[in-house]
Amino acid sequence: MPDRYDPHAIEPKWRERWLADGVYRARDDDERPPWYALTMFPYPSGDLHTGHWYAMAPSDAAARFRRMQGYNVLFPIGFDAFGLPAENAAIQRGVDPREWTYGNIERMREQLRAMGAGFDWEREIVSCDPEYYRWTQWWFLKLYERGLAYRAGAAANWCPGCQTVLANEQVKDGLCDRSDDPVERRFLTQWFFRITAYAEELLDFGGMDWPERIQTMQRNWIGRSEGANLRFPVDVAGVDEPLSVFTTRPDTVYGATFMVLAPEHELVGRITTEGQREAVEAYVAATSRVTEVERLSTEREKTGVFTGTYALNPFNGARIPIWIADYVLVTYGTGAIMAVPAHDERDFAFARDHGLDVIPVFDHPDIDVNAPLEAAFTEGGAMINSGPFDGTPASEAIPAVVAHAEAEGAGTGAVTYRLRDWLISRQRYWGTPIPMIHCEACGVVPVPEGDLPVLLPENVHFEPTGQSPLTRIEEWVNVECPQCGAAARRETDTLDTFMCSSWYQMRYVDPHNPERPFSAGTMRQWLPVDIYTGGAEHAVMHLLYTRFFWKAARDMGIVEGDEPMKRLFNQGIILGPDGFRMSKSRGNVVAPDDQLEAHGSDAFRCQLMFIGPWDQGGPYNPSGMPGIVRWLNRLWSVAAEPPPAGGDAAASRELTAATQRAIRDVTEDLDGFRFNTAIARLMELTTALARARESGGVDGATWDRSVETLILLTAPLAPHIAEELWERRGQPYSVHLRAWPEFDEALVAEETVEIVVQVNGKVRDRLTLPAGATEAAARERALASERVQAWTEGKEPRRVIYVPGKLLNIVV
RNA sequence: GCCGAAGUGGCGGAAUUGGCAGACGCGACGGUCUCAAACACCGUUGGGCGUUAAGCCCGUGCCGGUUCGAGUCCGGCCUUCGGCACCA
Repeated sequence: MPDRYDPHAIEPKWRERWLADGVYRARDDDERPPWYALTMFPYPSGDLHTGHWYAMAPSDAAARFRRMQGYNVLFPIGFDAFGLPAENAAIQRGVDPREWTYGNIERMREQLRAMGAGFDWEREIVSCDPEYYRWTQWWFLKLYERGLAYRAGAAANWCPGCQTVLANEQVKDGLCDRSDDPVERRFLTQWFFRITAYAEELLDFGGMDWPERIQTMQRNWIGRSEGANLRFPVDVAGVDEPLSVFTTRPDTVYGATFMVLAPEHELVGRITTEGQREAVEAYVAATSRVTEVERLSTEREKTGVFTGTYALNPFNGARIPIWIADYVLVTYGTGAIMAVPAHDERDFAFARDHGLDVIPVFDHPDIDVNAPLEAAFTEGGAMINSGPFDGTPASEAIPAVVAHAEAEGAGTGAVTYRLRDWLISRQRYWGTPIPMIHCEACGVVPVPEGDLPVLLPENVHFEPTGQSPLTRIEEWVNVECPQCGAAARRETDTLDTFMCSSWYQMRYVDPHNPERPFSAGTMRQWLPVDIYTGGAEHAVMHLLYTRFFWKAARDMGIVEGDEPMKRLFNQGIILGPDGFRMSKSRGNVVAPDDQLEAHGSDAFRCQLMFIGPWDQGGPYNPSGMPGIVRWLNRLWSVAAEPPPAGGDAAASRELTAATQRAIRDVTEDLDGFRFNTAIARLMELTTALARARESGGVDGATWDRSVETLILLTAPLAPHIAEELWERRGQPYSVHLRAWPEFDEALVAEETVEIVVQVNGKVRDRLTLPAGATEAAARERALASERVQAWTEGKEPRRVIYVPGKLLNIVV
């Protein structure tokens, strides 16, 4: 059999056979423990790029590893197929989004198969299939029933480029996450999911093995703040309800010298005096023209206008002016603040610019609080200028003031979150239709479950007008009200595509179920996901939404457990050889198809895994490929050639020990997604085998065991060559269904150990001692060493440190 | 500005709890095979000193500290990358 290693001669053959034999089919009726390994399903952009390989090849290796460890592995694949690029292609090139998407899927499916990953293709899902999105609609109805989906008017993020509203999570630095257009604020009536109902629970990552980084990002995004809501009566006729503000520093309430409302605050119109009306209206109008980017800049001067009205401090009755300013955001807290310039940097800047009072209400060891302050300070000693609270130490101040506020009816302790409800309406075509009907008599009426799916109509004009293209399809829009039968109209907005991906992991467990999204039995068997792999860019979008979905589903009794994914691992971002993101315009694109053609799938995936830690990403330089190709060639020749004659017992023991060490290390590395070091260990074992053969051989049984172990350990990483070599050695098909080798500690035990001898911390000699040598024995040998004596110069050791089996340090 | 991660040969990167720095690979150099090239295989490869050799010194971003011993721990800086950023 010693023909040359030729990936093209073996890889397609095995891929076809695996597919035909259903080697990677996950069975519901299997007694082995289940293992659900999930890699984020791709968007069908049209071509599989290196980033896809970088995400999926290691995920595949990890899934194969678990399968060999005896798990019943579910490793599914599908396509996240709704979204703007399809629609943009329709607008720009006149192609049908459906055709564009399905064409891309077909191509990418072929490319994914050519990768040789062990996906269970029988469970493939496509989120734009009516079979799938009818269940997305079903979820919407369930959330609606539960009060978690609602329609409301709000200041929404509007992307002028995409001509649709966006969720807060899809706005980065005031720019649209997709098109980079500056986002505008528009008051619109939209559909929301009440994710804020789960804000507190979403902060808890207990029992989850998720990267610290993602946990921090989600916690920051949710942004929990503890404080109080305080009520300030407004001194103006016709406004009876007090002005409510949220503050994290209720203990500074005596220092409140002015109030600030967001310009969009609903009270603004009602409290503005005639004399100030013109200025206030001009300011409100000006604010609406400022982009979010500008408005959020902390560099910007703090502008604002006095409303002419005063509020009364509920603690001391002080009359304090009410201003409006755009540094206060209508979307956070109550949209209004009490400003305490002495102890808040922003309020201080505003007071300085507009000549407002500054009253310190805490003393400070380094600051003269009787002189005009030069800056706000937040850490104080004890309360001052605060009536009955004077002298209260800072540590007791907040509870004392809150207790008083609650007793007097001036406010209550409160927690506020930065997280906003998830805006899910989109004014675009290529998405899941929202299954709702608007009836003049009955209001908003859900489409009955039996009428799902609400099919997305075909043959539509796509030019974005700021309204969903669906509004123009009269025959689709006009329906009978399911409740009263009167003429009614369908909801024409579509769902945010993040809704498709919020529950797809649940559909994979029962992808063809026509009755329900999945059966309770398959849910219990497979869910939650054991290991989820994918990019970190989804930290506060998909990864937050899917947790919310799961918790809502749990509360509806649909799933069990608190979290959808037990363990999460984020791979890094793969860059071009020049260290920049791969892009056609830069000309630094490494095309997987080219690599595949040049070196085969095994080599390309191993090379991607070998370049460094998986979570680090970094530049991909194909110049390292020869190393992988050489290794695969050496692996081939080691496995292909017959065992050498002869057999030195010591050499056999050594090879066995090397093999066992490889089992131990590769197992640990794969468990921790350290593919780079796993491959290094496999290269070492390959070299050890080649050495053993050259230097006179080992006994046949040892040789065979080592070679076969090497093939088994290689199988998850380079599945094709492993299968080929396995077969050529006459072993039963398939190597991917064999048991993972077990590590046997006893076989690595060495009879002797090498001890490093240091004098004053510097290595001066090495000794070979019997394993388990005592300190006394080691010390005796070390002191007898000429090289050691040369450094101790006859002095008596002051101290000797012995690390058994490793090191002896003599201090003189 | 705040939070987090990282900084190791010419390059990608290794290094349990502090215990032989540079595993594995690329590249480079030398060699085997070959008419030659490709392929393949073998050897050397952190820097400096040492004619050879034995050996010695320096070396993990910078400065200092703890320790018998520091890439690893502590304090203070510098740089890079990621995230957040008027959130009251």
